[in-house]
Amino acid sequence: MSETTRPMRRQDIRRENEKAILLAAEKVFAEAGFGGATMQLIADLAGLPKANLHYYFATKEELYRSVVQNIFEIWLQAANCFDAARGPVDGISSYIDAKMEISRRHPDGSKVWASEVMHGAPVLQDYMESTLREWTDGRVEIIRRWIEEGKMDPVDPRHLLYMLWATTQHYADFGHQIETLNGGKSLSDRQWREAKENIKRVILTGIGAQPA
Amino acid sequence: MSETTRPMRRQDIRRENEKAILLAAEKVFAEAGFGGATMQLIADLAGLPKANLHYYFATKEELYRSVVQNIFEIWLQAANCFDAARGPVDGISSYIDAKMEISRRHPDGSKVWASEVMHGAPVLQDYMESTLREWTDGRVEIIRRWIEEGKMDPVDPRHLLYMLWATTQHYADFGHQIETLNGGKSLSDRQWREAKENIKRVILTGIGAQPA
DNA sequence: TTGCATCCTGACCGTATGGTCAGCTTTCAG
DNA sequence: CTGAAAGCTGACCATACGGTCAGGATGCAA
Repeated sequence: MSETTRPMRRQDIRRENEKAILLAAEKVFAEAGFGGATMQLIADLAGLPKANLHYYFATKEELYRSVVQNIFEIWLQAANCFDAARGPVDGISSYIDAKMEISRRHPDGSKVWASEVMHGAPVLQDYMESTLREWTDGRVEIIRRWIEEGKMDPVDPRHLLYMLWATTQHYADFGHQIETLNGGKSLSDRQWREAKENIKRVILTGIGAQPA
Repeated sequence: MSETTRPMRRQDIRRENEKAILLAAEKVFAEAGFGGATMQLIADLAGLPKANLHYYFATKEELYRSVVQNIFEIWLQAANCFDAARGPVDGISSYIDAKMEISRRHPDGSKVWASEVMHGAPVLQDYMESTLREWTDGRVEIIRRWIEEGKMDPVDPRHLLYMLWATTQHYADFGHQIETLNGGKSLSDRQWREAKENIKRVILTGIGAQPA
């Protein structure tokens, strides 16, 4: 009848179903937490029978793990902005932009990540002790060098990083609160831009790294 | 046999049991989320039989509601620092101190609060639309006045508030991450002090409100 | 066309959980 | 001292959930 809807090669089927499941799972885990999420809800949202979920992901834990690892990948990618930069203004500006973009485009993933960490990182502990720690140590070293070169004030690099994570992540994790205080409406393009500009201005000024 | 352990008036019993249950519940809700928490776990931690929990709190939802309202009270109290202040240096400094103290002393409560907001504030929506909104509007007005009086740079008051909430709350909600990056050890007194000082310095400098 | 691997799913199962209740013990006002 | 109210709890129940499985449908290589 139609090639437009039904060609579906094996590979495509698998890829598309996994994608649909992961997307639905991300949303449900974000909204209900791991304990509150049910395979049935995820299945319904993905438009598949529950048993089909277990065909692709053996257990709820495995599905959850996949979701968490996905967002962790995205999170780490944003980190690269830091390396290319010549100084704190470049580096921190682009990092804030990248993290704010994540908060805006992947609020559910951000919430799952936050939830995972809040509950003691049962799944990601290994990553935190290896990948995340290495990444952090590297960035601390970069910031330290910027300070030595007089490109910014002597601020504790770790607390500065926490501040960057906190402020940017906040717009995803506490998005509901922000929306409520915004009259029940989600932030407009303009408001997102203002948010980014404000954060950048306060932090860059705060560490004495204003553009020359 | 002993008066030392058994006088226990009715009133005392009720007060102490409710307190023990609320404390246990706060911890379990923080660690497992609402969905992952079980009445049995809370009962065990409180050292009471499960049925006794239902004597004091009819349902899991009711118990959860009490926990959330408790932390919301504490949260609002910290807000008063703002009013007494004569300028941004005073006001924001003491607010950061107060919120950091909450993050340190009530990390479980902070996590429950964060979780509640992340999941769309099913319990606290009303409070957020009334109490929280009024409080926020009031503080926005104060900040605006400070700007008019030239006591700080013209920063968007709302985004400044979000920044304060985010940075301070982060030390509770993401405490596990911070500990992991701190070599698996919780922050020392000195490190907490440094955290506070860093946040204050960066933000106050960032908004152009350094002490004269 | 055939055979096989992949994909799919309704029906089912064991368990854990929130909640109930009948009946016990303890406190305390009168 | 007494009776009633408050406090307590082991045993129980209905439900919902994660997970299983036998067997059917579908794509595809040969």
